[in-house]
Amino acid sequence: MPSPSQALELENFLPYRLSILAQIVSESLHDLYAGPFDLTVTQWRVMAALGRFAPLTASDVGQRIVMDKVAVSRALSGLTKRGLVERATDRTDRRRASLRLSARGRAIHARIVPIALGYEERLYKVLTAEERRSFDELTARLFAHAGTLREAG
Amino acid sequence: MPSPSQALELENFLPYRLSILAQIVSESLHDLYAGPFDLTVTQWRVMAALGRFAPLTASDVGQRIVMDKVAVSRALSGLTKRGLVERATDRTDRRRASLRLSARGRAIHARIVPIALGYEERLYKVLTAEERRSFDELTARLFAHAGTLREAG
DNA sequence: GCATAATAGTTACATTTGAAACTAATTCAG
DNA sequence: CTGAATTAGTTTCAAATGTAACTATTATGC
Repeated sequence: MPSPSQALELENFLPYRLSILAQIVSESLHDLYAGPFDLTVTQWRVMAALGRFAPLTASDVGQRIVMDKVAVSRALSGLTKRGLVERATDRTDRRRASLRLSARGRAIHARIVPIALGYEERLYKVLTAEERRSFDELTARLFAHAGTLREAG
Repeated sequence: MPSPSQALELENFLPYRLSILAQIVSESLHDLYAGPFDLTVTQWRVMAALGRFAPLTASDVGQRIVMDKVAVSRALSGLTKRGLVERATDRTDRRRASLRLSARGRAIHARIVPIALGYEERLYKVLTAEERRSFDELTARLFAHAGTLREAG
């Protein structure tokens, strides 16, 4: 006889749980910096990438934060208008622009970093150090594997 | 002396990693059922909730899949137009409507469930059974804790 | 060199999404 | 009862997002 079709328990289904968890975490963090600094999630990620790896081109930023070039362009437009990011056209290839945080951008970045790390720390408090290491490693493997599955089709 | 401000390593920052992982997993799964069945992620989640717990009201669905009532209303509008969901107004409270999958809705649901479970299974292949249990438990705890932090403000 | 293709980034348009206002029905306070 | 408040769900309007087309510049094939 045919095997009974297994039930889909949405509440225990990995893609669903990951999605909900990521959403609540991302929104909680956004609540902490949106009020004082008026940044979108994308804008903050661009700043975080520049804060860590500048100078970068817009394409570099997109690769770092896994975001398409239109979204990056729009985030940068807002950030440069506010004077948080400086752009300098590359002399040898005038299509490219080299991006970095301005002094004001660095100041805001420096104030958000401890807020972000503090939130992460509070979140992680529910795990032991051992569990935390384990969770980090498992998410890294799932991430790499999900990418592989995707490429394979 | 003041403690040196710690660097934010975006690539190891939990909220960021969760967000990217959830996104790639959700999109990969959507790729599998969007082509054959032309459903949005929200529509599929509504169907999954009804497939498992019907009959439900629209509010019930929203609570189950953690989605606001406007999004649920729009997803249901599409699903009822396509005849995948049936709605029956509650006799004792005519504001409410009792929702369930139609025969066609159940047929599609029955075809997507194994696809979804199969994807989850392939994804989980990169973890041992032990690691998988561990990951499930850690995400459950993080989820509960993130909710608590959020309420606390 | 010159035409063609490719790349960096922006703009335009159409679709999706979210917040707030709205309709309809029910509950509650007095 | 009657009017105010609450609840279920939809509609409306503005903002965010994605896709495709576009500009400007550089690389490539012949």
